Amino acid sequence: MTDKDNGVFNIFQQAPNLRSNLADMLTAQIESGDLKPGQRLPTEQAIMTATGVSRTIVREALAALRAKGLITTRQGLGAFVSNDPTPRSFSIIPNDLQSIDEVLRVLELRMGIEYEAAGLAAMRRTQEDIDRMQDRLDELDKALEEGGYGAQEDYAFHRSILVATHNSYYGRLFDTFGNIMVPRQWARLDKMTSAERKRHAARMRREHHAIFAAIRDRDEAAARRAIRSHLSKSAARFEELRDATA
Amino acid sequence: MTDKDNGVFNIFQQAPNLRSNLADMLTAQIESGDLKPGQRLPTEQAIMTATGVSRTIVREALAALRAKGLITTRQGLGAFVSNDPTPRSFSIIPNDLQSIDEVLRVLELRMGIEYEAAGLAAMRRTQEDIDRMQDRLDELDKALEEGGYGAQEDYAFHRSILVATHNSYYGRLFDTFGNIMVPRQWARLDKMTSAERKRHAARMRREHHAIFAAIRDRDEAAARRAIRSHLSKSAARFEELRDATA
DNA sequence: ACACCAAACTTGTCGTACAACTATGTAACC
DNA sequence: GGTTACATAGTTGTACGACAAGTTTGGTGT
Repeated sequence: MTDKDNGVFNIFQQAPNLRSNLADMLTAQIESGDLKPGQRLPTEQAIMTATGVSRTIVREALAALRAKGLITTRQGLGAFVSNDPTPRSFSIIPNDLQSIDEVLRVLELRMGIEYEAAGLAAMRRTQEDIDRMQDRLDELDKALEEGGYGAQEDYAFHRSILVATHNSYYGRLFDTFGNIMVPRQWARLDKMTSAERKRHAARMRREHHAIFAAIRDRDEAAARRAIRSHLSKSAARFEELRDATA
Repeated sequence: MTDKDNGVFNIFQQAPNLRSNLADMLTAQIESGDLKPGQRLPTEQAIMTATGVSRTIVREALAALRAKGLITTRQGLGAFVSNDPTPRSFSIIPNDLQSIDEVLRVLELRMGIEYEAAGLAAMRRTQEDIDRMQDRLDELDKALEEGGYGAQEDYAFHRSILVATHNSYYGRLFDTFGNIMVPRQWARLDKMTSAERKRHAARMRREHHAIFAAIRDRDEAAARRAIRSHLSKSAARFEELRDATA
């Protein structure tokens, strides 16, 4: 009973079922231009009789299209093909981050996002948000105490700030940085002495706790100051690293 | 009798329905890390009793998450959080923007990005950047003078600020807002009197010029202040619009 | 001609029932 | 004892019927 290796079999595609088939069919009709933007889709009843499936299936298929932004529905009116079915997307290509200069540019972007997010979080945080941030902070402290890099934990803590804005766009955007932004080079712990490590851990702890405390105390200005200070110092440490290796 | 039964054809608002609420709730739980990758979600029955909605709603909400790739479901087994629930790309689904509240959330995101970008632009702008911004500003003024919305020109001016940061991530991110953020609802010019239009145009002109002047003069703090003021006022105008139609 | 309202139609939500699939425990078998 | 086969409970997939809520249309009365 020690196995439980779930998590790897996720490669399997969704088993073919009626809902997926219908959703794919409608998607194809929209993308092929058969159903034009703004045009109204057949009613659920019409789709039922045309395809022979139940209304449950039709509604779940429409829910899928709606989630993908292909259609919009209005009660009493019907379903309509969205006007702009292909929005532009933003992503960070991992290869771009090979150079330290590129990482610094992403840090600049993070500064803009997290600075505002910290302010919003300070205003809107709930007790749940605080609890979550506290948990992440504890995990980060623990990782640092055990001599680890704490990269993953650092990312999780920062993300908990974005969640506390209660504006999902912040979280979604932050995810594009994702695991790319937490490589092992963040700090050359392996090159540090034990004393240096300790100082580094204490510094990180202090900076993170300042952010946490400001948001907890609903101090918007302090939260902004704290996150700006933290990210500025992170960037400065990174520049040192670049200059040292050059 | 209940309220709001006047025959006002509200532009298009996605009436908050049970399905969207539940889907947002589950999405938040996944994105916040409360439900970890590979972890199994509560059963549909459990969600039903926990939230008090019918299984139809639960299933449609799950269908939405599945369409977004956040979960996978297997008959007889359950629903599981996808291994990589963090999408590598960020995009704004037009469907989300049908409610004015959603537009305000995107404005909040823009605030974070443009606030920082204005500061960077003030520090780094070249003469070319200034010339380009001046051109865009002239085009915007001209469009407003002619009584147009100036939506495209407004977008182009803001984008020229992002370009002046000399950090391509800012421009690339801003492009995701693209045509979605400049719909016809930005201001109901058609409902304005001639005098109101003129005041509106003058106000826009003043706010934009303050941003431009600060960046031109390399005044970082002023640039930040100006863009924050401008976007705050835009949001306020939007909220007025929302409250007026309610 | 106008305001008002009833009816038809559409999506939103609810409830029940059964089918298909999976894991687990149990009993029979070697 | 160890293995196989099966019964069973739990979960998702699908179907059907019913009513609520929003929208349009057309008629009805004034």
